[in-house]
Parts: sequence; C-alpha cells; structure tokens
Amino acid sequence: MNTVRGARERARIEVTAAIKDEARRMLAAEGAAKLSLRAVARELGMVSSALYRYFPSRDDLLTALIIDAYDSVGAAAEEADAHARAAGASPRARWTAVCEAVRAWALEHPHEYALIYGSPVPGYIAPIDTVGPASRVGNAFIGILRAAYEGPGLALPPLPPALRAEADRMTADFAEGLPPAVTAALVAAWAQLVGLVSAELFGQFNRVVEDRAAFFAHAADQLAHGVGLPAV
Amino acid sequence: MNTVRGARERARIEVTAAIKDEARRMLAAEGAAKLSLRAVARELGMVSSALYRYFPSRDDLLTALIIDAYDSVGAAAEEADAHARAAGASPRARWTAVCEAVRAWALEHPHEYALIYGSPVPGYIAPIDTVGPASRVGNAFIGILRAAYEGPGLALPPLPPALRAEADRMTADFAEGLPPAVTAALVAAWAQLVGLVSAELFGQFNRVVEDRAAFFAHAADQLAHGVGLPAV
DNA sequence: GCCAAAGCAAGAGCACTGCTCTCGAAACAG
DNA sequence: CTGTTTCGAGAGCAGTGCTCTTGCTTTGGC
Repeated sequence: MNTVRGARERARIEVTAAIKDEARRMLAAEGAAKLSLRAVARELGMVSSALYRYFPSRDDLLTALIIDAYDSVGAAAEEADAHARAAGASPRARWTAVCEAVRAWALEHPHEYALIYGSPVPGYIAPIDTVGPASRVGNAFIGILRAAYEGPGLALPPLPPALRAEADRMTADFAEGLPPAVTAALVAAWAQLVGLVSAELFGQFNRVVEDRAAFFAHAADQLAHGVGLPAV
Repeated sequence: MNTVRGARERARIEVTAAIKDEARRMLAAEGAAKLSLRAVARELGMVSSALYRYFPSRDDLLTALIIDAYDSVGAAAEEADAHARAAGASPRARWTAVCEAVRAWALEHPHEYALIYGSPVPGYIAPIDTVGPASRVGNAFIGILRAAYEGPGLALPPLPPALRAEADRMTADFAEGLPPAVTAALVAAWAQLVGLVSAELFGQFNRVVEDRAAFFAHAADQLAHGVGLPAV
C-alpha cells in the first residue's frame, strides 16, 4: 500500500504537509484565533481559494492541528515514561516523570496546549478521529498504574456507593484490570493535572505562585498519592 | 457623589449598561469568538462606530464582561458558603458546597466560564481591575480554612524543603494565619477544581465519565481532604 | 496515442469583521 | 448667547472565511 501513485498524489501529500507546517508555525506564533487561511496561503505563495482543495474549511485545518498536538503530547508522555522505566524508576517516579513531561510540553507549546485543553473553539465538536490520539497520555498513566497494581499498590479508600457502578463501567471501558477506585481516582487526577498546567499557562498563577516548578513537582507528587502510588 | 449630573451622563451610563447586557446575551448564546461589536450595535439600533464612544475596543468590552463574570462566580461561591454556614455546616461541608456552587455556575454560564478560566484570548493581558473580582472565590475558600484551623484541623504532611519559602510567601501575601502547608494545598486544590470543571465543560469527559455529578462530588470531597479538612 | 474526466490554481466576488476619520447636530459650561 | 465638548451617523480601509467560475494540467480508460 506504499506504492508511489504518481506525481499528483505525491504533490498533494507534500502540499498538505506544507500547509499544516505553516499553519502550525502561525499557531505557535500567534495563537489559534489569529490563524488565518489567507495568511497561510499567502506565505505559501498560493491564493486562498486553492487552499480549500486541501482543507475544506478552517475548522478542518484546526482539527488536523489538534490531532497532531494530541499526538505530540502523547509522544512526549510516552517517551518520558519509557525513559523512567528504562532507568528502573518506581511507578511513583514514572508518574511524576509523565506529569513533568506534560507540563514541559505545555510550556513549550502553549498555543497548541490551549488548542486541545483550553476552551474549545465555540461551536467546534471534536471529531471521532481525535479520540485515539487524545487518549495517549491517559494510556501512559494507565500503563503505570497497571504495573504498580501487579506489584505492591496502595490501598485506596472505598468509593462512595453512588460512584461504584460508574467506576466499574469506566474500568471495563478503558482501564481493564485496575481496581475501580483507582480508575476513578486516575480520571480525577488527570483532570486535576490539566487544571494545574492550565492555571500556570493561562495566568491564574500570576501574582500567586512564583516558583512554579517546585509547586508543580509537589502537586504532581500529591496526585500520585491520590491514585494510590506509594511513596519511595 | 451620587448627584445626578445631567441627562448626558445618565444616558451614558444607561447606554453602557445596555451594550454590556446585549454583549453578555450574545456571549452566552454564541461564545466569545462570535461576539461582534457590529452585531451588538445593530441589535441596539446604533451604528458600529458609535459603540466606540463607550468601549474603545472589542477587548475592552470583553474585559468588562470578564470582570462581571468573576463577580458572578464569586457571588455564587460566597452565597453558597453563607447558606452552608447559616445551616451550621462543618468546614468540610462548606468546602464541598462552594465547589458545587462553582460547578453549577459553570454549567449555567459555560461561555462566561470559558472566558475567565479557559484559554485566554491570545494576546490578551488581564488588566489589574480584574484581580479583585478574580479572587473572590479563592477568598471564600480561605475563609473556610481559616475557620477550620481555629478549630480542629487535620495535620497535613510537611512541605518539601523546596516549597517552604514559597508557601510562607504565599501565606503572607493572601492567606495570613493559615499554616503554610495548607496555603500551598489550597492553591493546588483550586487549580485542580478548575481542572475538574473545565474537563467536564470542555468535553474531556465525553465518552469517559457519565455520571458527572457523582464523580464531581467525590472529587470535591477528596480535594477537601487534600487541604486538611477532616471528614464528618 | 487520444480524449474525456478529474484535479488543480487563480481570480473575482459576497458578506462579514474591527477600527478610524470626518462631519453635523445636540448638550453642556461659562 | 457663545464656545467647547460629546455624541451618532456615514464612509471607508484592511482584513477575514468561503463560493463560484474560468481555464490549465495531469490522469486513466479505450
């Protein structure tokens, strides 16, 4: 299936990539709101209407960038975990390593982070294509917890009755094998991690937190505790 | 200072309010990105250029709405706390009541929530005028914790050395009287609360969490534990 | 190898945006 | 009453997303 199908197809792939690259550059420089199809086309030496052959609308271009961004954080998280794992780190150390990786990625790519974890562009509905890449970071955490709960895990307090069925369902859906209380705690921890990073990135910590790195390290460690990863 | 200064001044106040009201309506209906000065002017029966006599730019209009939004959540949080307090609730119950109030406000005013806690409009710098209203919710939490730590508080694990000075500074800056470990935990908990609400509102929980109310209640309770509020 | 079909770039154009400037009318202060 | 300030209206500029038409080039079936 990797046959060269001809100059036209090849060109299409290249132009599509060039558009995405230029769009990503502008996104990084100015943010999603100022990403304009016309500016991208201008920079590429084509006329704006030609661009619609490759992306049927601005939203579709944004969606492509969103998928790439999800893949980018996901890869960063997976890589950080692989490194920690190779170094023989404990599950808790792997957890914090992934948290730090997510934060570092966000600080390096603030606009792409805002694109995926900030307020969605109004009226924008995430297409199905995004859910795979979107879950890579979550899956990294699940992998860590799975490894931890084969070995010595921390006992989590029992779930309130109102949450038992929900936790069972979540476990069956995407975290098979984990104790349901851990699954629930993980989802909450993930949302909280995003909250911490967003607060730092979106200016909520201005005039409040100075030493953000130390603060985040401590918070990430506390999150690890919250999902039942024992210290040391 | 409440003297009626004349028809002109009175009219200016009324028109300014009308603009803000109409803008808020459009914000609630369509989101910040689709809020257009021209549409507001059109709806008010004036020409777009006239609107610039009242708000020098679109950003200034947004800033006014942001301040109102901060005041609106702040008031909701304070009211929830006052109710819980009047009913003789424990600090922990007051905590969760405020958390629930923030979530409820966010669900009722999603676009306004996105405006203040979502990704900031690119290039937008929050003016000083916003910091007062912005801290009302935080202050509600501080009040609860202060009351709790006059009575029986929960012992929080000691802070890592790297965070001691930072926690001391934060305490002195805006949470005088609280144990520094509690101040640090509070700031983290606040960011995490925003993370939980944002995740629900911005679609991160789609296909993941079904019973959001139960899930949030549990998470808010865990946050209370994290800031040292004892159960029961 | 030829020729219709499909893919493509370009240009003009529509409806919209934020914002600026000018001009005449109204309200104000002295 | 007079001069100044404030205001609304209109025209206009530069930019946006998106559509449609017009030709050119590549492609694939015959």
